Amino acid sequence: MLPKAYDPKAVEDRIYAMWEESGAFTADAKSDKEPFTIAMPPPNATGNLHLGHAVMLALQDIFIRFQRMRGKEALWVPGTDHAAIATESMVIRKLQKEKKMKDPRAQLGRETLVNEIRTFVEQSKKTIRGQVRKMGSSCDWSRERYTMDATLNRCVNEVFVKMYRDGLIYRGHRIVNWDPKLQTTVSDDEIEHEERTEPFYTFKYGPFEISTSRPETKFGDKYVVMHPDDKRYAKYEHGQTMTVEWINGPIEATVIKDKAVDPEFGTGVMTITPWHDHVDFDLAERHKLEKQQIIGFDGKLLPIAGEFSGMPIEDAREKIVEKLKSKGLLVSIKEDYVHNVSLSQRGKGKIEPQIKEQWFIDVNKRVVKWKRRELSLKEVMQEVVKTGLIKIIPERFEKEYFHWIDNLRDWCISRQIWWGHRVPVYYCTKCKEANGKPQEHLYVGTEPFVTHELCGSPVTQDPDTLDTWFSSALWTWSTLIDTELAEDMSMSLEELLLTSPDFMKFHPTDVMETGYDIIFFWVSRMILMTTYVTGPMAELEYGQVPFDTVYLHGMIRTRDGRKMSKSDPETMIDPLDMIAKYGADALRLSMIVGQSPGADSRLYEEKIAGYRNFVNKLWNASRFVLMKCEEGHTDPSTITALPHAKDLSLADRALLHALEVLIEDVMDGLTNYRLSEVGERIYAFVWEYFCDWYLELSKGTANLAVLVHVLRKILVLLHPYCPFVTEELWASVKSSDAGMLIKNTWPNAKAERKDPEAYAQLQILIDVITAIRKLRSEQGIEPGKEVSVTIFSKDHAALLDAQPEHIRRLGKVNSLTISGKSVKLKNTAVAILSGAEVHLSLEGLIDVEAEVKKLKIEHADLTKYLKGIEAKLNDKSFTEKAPPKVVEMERKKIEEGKDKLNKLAERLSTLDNIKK
RNA sequence: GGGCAAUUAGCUCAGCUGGUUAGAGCGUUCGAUUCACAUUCGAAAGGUCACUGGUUCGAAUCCAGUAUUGCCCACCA
Repeated sequence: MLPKAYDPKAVEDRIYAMWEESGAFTADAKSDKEPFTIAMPPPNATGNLHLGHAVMLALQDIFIRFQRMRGKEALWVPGTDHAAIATESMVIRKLQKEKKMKDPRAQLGRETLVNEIRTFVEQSKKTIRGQVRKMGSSCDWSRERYTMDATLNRCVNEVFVKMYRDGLIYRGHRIVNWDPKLQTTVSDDEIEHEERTEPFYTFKYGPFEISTSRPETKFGDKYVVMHPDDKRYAKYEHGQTMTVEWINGPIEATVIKDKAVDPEFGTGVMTITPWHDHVDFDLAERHKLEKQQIIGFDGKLLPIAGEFSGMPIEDAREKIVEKLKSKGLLVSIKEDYVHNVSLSQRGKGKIEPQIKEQWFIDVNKRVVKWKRRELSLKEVMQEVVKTGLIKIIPERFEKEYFHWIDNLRDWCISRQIWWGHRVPVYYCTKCKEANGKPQEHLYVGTEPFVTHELCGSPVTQDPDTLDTWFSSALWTWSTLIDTELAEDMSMSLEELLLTSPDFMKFHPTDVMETGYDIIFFWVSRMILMTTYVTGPMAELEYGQVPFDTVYLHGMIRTRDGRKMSKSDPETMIDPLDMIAKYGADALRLSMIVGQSPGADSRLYEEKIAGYRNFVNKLWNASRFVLMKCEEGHTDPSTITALPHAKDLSLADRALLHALEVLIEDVMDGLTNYRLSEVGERIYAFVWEYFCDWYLELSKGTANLAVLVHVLRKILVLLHPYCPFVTEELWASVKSSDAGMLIKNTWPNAKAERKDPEAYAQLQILIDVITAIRKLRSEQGIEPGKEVSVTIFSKDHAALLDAQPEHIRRLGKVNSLTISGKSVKLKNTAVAILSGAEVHLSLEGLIDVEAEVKKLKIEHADLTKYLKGIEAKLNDKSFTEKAPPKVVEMERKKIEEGKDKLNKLAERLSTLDNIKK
C-alpha cells in the first residue's frame, strides 16, 4: 500500500535514474518516426541553477514529453555555455577574494588563468547537470554539449573563415563600447542605460558658447559645429578657422556645418570629441576630421590633458571646470540636467566609447546566399520572420524583432578577454618587421597555424576572443554535428553537416524556448548564423532556419513584482530548496500555471505549496482507487477493457464523457502552446470532478474498470507537467502489458465514449445534492444529523428516483421523497433549481422569517434579471440583428427563469399562510 | 524622445475569434476530525472588470483618448 502522503524525496531521484538507465531520453537518428527537436538554451557554466532555468526546463520538458508520447522521435539536447565575460570576471573576482590576488590576469598570465577558469567550469558543469536532473528534465545526456567543445570550436573557426572570405567579417578602427572596468569591448546589446542627474556646463569657446556634461573629454576639441541653416551663426563659414582660448591655452578651431546639430538644443553650437562619442565619430567621418584620443583604456587622461594627465576622469572633471572658471570661460552650470549614461550590463561599470581596432560582422553587405538570392544578413533575418518561416510566440515580439533589426549596426565580435574562442587569425612577426607596416593577417584558418607559409617564420595568433554569442549562435546545428566526423579536418563544414546523422534527422529544431530578454542576443543571432551557413547548400533547399517556432517566456518575479536578485537574497527563491521542500512536480506546476508567454509572472512559496497539495490529492485519489481494487479482489494491472456503456452507471458514463472532452481540450491546448490553460484544466478535472464528485459517488458502488481507466488517463495527461508522481503512480495502476509512463502513447479522444446526456443528467443530480448541502448549512444543521428531503421535479423525477442512494449518502438524508407533482409543504426550507424544487424539512428547526427573507431576496434578484432579458427581447433591433441562436438562448432563460419565479412566489405565499 | 505591454475579488491571476447573472487558487468568515487525503471536506462573503468617449442589437472583450504602472529601444552635445 502506498504511504498516506506523497513524499517526493523518496521518489524523484529513483524515478529519474530509472528513466535515464532505460534509455527513454535517448533519441534515435535512424528512427522512422517524425522528429521533434529542442535545443536547450545552455545555462552558463558559472554556478547554480536559478528560477529562470527552472522555468525554461519545465516548459521544454512539457513540450518534449508531450511530443515523445505522441509518437515523435523526440530529442532534447542539453548543454552548457562558457559565457565568456561572465565566467572570466567571476573567476577573477574569486581569485582576488580567495587568493588575495590584486591582478590575476597580470599575475597568472594567459595560460594559467585560462586553466583556472577551465577547472572552475568543469566543477560548475557537474553542478548544473545534477540540478537539471532534479527538475525532471528528460533531455538526452548522451548528446550533451558545451559551447567550448572541440567540435564547436571547429564550427566557430569554419564560420569565421567563411565569413571572412565572403567579406562579411572585417577588421577596422571603429568606435566601440569600451568597459574600462572589465578591460574589454562589449557589443551594443550588452549596454544598459541609466538615468542620471549631472551638472551641465556651458563654456565660452571663442565667439561661441558650447555646453557639455563631460568637460573632461574636451581637451582636444578643435571643431565647432552648427546647423548650416542656423541664422544666428550665418556669418561663420564652413571650414573657417579661428584661434580660441581653451583649457590648456589657445587652440586652432575650425567651423563645421552639419545638419546633425539641433539648433533648438542648448546654444545650437557644439564642439566634438570623435574618439569618445558615437555621434561625434560619425560626424568626423563625414567631414574627414582628425580624431584624437583623450582618455586612455585605463580610464585615465592622456598627456594631451597637460597638467591633468594621468588623472582618473571622475577626479579631473571638477578641477577642469575650476580651471575654465578661473580663465573666465565658464558661463553657467545647470545642476538638474537629466540624461542617460551607458553602463556595462555585466560589471555595471561606466562605458567609455573608444576608437579601437576590432573585428566586426557586416550586416548590410549583400553577399549572403538565401534561397538562391543574394541578400544582406539583415535582410535574411527580416525575411524569415516576415514570411512566417519562423513564428514568434507571443506575436508582438515580432515587432520588437523587426525594430531591433532596423537599428542594427555592424556587430563587434572581438573581446579583449582570454576566456572564449580565440579569433582564428594569425600574424607573421617577421613580415611585419620586413615592411614595417601595420600587421597584416596573413592566415585566417580553421586549424592552428604555426609558421608563415611564405617566409617560414613563426606566427602569433590574434590575442582577442570572440563574443560569446558568436558560438551560441551556432548552437542548434553545431550540437548535431557528429563529433568523430568533426575530427577529420579534410571534410568541409558543408560535408560535415550533410554526413552527420543527427543533423540530417533533427535539424531544423522545432521550438526554441527561451526568455524574452535574450531574443536579440541569441535568437536573432542563431537566425543570422544558421541561415548564413545553410543558405548556399542545395541539399538543404538553399537555406534552413534554426527553428520553426520561438516561444518566449517571461521573467519570474517576487510576489510584489520585484526582480529577484542575488544582491537581495531575501527575494530569491531557490528552485532546489523548493524541490526539496515540495517536490519538482509542484514547483513545475507553480511556474507554468498562471504564466503566459512573453509576460512576467510572480512566484511565492504559498503558490508552490498549493500545487504540492494538488500532487498529494492525486496521490490519495490513486490510493483510493487501489484500495477499491483491493476490496474488490482485483489486481488493477489485469484491467484492460471498459465495459459497454449500457452496463455502466450514470456517473460512470458522465465521467467518461468528461474525460473525452478533457483529452480533446488538452490536445488542442498543448499543440497551441497554451500550457497554463491546460494545466488549470487538468487540475480542475482531477480535483473537482474526479475527486470531489466521482470518487464520492463511487464510494457507493465503484466500477473498478472505470476508476482505473480514468485514473490511468489522468496520469498520462498530467505526465508532461508532473512526471515524477505520475510515473510513480503508474507503476501501481498500469495494465500488465504497459511499460513506463514516459514511453506510453498519448490518448486520442474517442467520440463513441461521449455521452453529453449522461453528463447533463449527472449535473442535475449534483445540483440537487449541492442544494441540500446548502440548505443544511443555511439552517445550521449539524453535519452528522440526518434530514428529510422532498424533491418535486416535473422533468427529472425519474432520473432522481433512480439515484436515491447518492442523494441519501451525500446529502445525509434519511427520508427521501421524490415526486413529479408538487404539493404545498409546511416547515420546510426550499431551494428552487431550474429543474427541481428541493425541500428540506426538519421539525422545529426552520426559521420561517429567515426563509422568507432569503426567498424574497432571491425573488427580487430574479425579477430584475428577467426584466433585463425581457427588455432585450422586446427590442426589435436585438431580435432582428442578433443571431437566432442567441435570441433562442435568451428566450430559454426567460422560460426557465419565469418558472423559477413562479415557484418562488408560490412558496412565499405558502409561508405567508403559515405565519398567519 | 520612440515603441510595447499591463490595469478584472484583500493577494496572485484566468476570461482565446464581442452574447456567461464575470471565474480560479490563496487569504477571510461559518461549520466539520465521515474509514483516499486536515497537504482534507462542506457552505459562504467578496468585483460599478482603471477612467472617459465611441463602434455595436449587445463591450471586461473591439476602437480612440486619459491616468497609473512596468518593460524595451534611442548618439541630442
